[in-house]
Amino acid sequence: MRKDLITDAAIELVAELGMRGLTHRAVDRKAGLPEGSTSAYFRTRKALIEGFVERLAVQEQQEIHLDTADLAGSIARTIDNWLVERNRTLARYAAMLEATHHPELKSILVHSPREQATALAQALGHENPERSGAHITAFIEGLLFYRLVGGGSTTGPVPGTEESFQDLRKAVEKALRP
Amino acid sequence: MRKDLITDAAIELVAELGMRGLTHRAVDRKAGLPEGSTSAYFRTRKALIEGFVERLAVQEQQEIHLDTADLAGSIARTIDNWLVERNRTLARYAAMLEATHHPELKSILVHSPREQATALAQALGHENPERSGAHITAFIEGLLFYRLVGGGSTTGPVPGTEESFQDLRKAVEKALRP
DNA sequence: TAGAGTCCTCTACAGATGTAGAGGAGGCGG
DNA sequence: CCGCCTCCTCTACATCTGTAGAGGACTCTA
Repeated sequence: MRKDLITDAAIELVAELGMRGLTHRAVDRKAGLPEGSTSAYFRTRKALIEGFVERLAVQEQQEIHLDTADLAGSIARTIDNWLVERNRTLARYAAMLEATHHPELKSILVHSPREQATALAQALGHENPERSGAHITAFIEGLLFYRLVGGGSTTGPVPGTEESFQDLRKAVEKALRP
Repeated sequence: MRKDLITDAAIELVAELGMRGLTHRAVDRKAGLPEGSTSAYFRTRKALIEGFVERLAVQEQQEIHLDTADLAGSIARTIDNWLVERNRTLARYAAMLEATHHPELKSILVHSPREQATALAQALGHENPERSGAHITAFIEGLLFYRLVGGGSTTGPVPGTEESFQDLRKAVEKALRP
């Protein structure tokens, strides 16, 4: 579908050049479409942003597979996947910052809803499940951010390798401890 | 000094509108200076970005005061301050994303150097200090990010309050556990 | 085969943006 | 007092950007 072609190109662009690189014409070029195509599907820039953010959400949601038998392992696997899908994840961070001045984006972008995190903390035997759920979410998001754009992006293990996975698993285990 | 006036205005702008809002003329307006001023001090946009990022680093570095007698408390206090200084911290995140396609910014932006984190983990009796130091850094950065732009920005306690501080302290204590 | 509707491409245009340089105001050394 | 230098303001211009609409190609229905 032509719309997906466009939103995918938009995601690439945002990852490579930042939000500033997201212009109708740049998307046309990136997608190899004639000039005006993006503008026809998303007349305003705001619409274009919403379009690519929705696409992002769909793509990322599909990649979450939690296994209650090996919770830390499956979370670590998910994080490692997001590190491998570097561009998608970078675009998501750009979108999260954008959501600061564009609140309707927010709802689309949150990975782990609060209730889910609370239930998880409860199942793990945490004292104050609501608060602990938030902390766990923060820790796990932190791992991703640290490895993608923080200090760990230059010094950490290469994403997609066994070493990377094991490192993440250790960290997630710690994050989940009551 | 005129240069600081300009970089401060740039920081505000980036926080409020994102990197896209950072233009020479917009900075002029924000700083209340005549058109062309920003362009005179920072001829290229790249120079302007480097200028405001350097200023950011100076300002933020001054706000870190660690107290070894109450480590978790002093870290929590620092994070809470950064949440209160919302604009500065938002601008820093925008700059970190920018550093992805502009690597010379990276060195200016990292809060806690790796060696420092390793030493900390060692002092706390962690098994693998280098790895644990990285995890601690990631967890703590995660708390900040989560509360500033993640799920915790809407549901968490109000920054600057005692409740916020206590919540962060609890979390930091967990993050520091061996 | 004719007509209607949809999808796509092209062109237009006002305004914003990056960058450059000319020149004035004011201070300072002689 | 004169010339010089620094700091600042203004103007210029090629390019890019957001947004709009005209019209062509293609498809489906009757």
